[in-house]
Amino acid sequence: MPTMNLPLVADATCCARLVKEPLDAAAADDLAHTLKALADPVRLRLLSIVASAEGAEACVCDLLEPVGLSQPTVSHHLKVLTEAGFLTRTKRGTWAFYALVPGALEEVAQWLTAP
Amino acid sequence: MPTMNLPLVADATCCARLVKEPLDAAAADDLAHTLKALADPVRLRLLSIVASAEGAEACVCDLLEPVGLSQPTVSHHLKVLTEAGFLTRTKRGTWAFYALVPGALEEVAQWLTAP
DNA sequence: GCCATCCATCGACGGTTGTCAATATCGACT
DNA sequence: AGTCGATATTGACAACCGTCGATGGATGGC
Repeated sequence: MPTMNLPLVADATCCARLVKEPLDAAAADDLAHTLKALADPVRLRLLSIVASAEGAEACVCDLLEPVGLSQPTVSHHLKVLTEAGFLTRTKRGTWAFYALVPGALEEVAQWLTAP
Repeated sequence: MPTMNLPLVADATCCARLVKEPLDAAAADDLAHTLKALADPVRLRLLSIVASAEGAEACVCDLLEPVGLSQPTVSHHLKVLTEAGFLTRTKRGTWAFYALVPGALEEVAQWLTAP
């Protein structure tokens, strides 16, 4: 499964941003795909809960009660966030621990605003 | 029509961000709604084209050819961006000019990353 | 080996979304 | 008044998305 595949922020012309020049179709597709992963209230809360948890990681069982949804649904959202490059998954015993990918949110933010 | 209604970034505890503390459901809904307006390749390109146009504004007729979609579709996307607080609409003659709302993208970016 | 627990996947269902053609509205010009 | 050109709105349709129940796999303990 591919992780986030945004055109790198720091290529030839440093800090290519949304407002500096017109996005070509391919870049727009990539960025939209990444933003779509964020544009859901449940996923935002999951990201937020994981980020502010002990050790900046959490297992699925810890996330079920806070969001109040079924286990398959939570698993689905975690998969979307992972495939978009915002979370990593590591299995320890029967538990799956999800953690924030450092810099992933910052990279998206740099597309929206000046450095 | 309500414009963007994000909980203010600079309220009591300055810079409440996604990774600092768990989002409550209401804040997650607001932020998701705003991000959803951005999470579309056509809308990203429209935003980008408007931002980098002469005078940072553009009329609908200037946007049809670059994105290659029908006029109703482009009007629809512009409406979504306007209602989300990213664009303003001013009518001059028979033309409707859209322009970036200063600071709107920055406000979203601040939710994703440290100041 | 057997069961219990944690998690992922599958299939299905309703709701949302992006798109277009057709139509309506509004302003300018004759 | 009448027409033309630029936008907005409506209605419809296919595609996508969020959710759940049911099922399947893997791990650890008995």
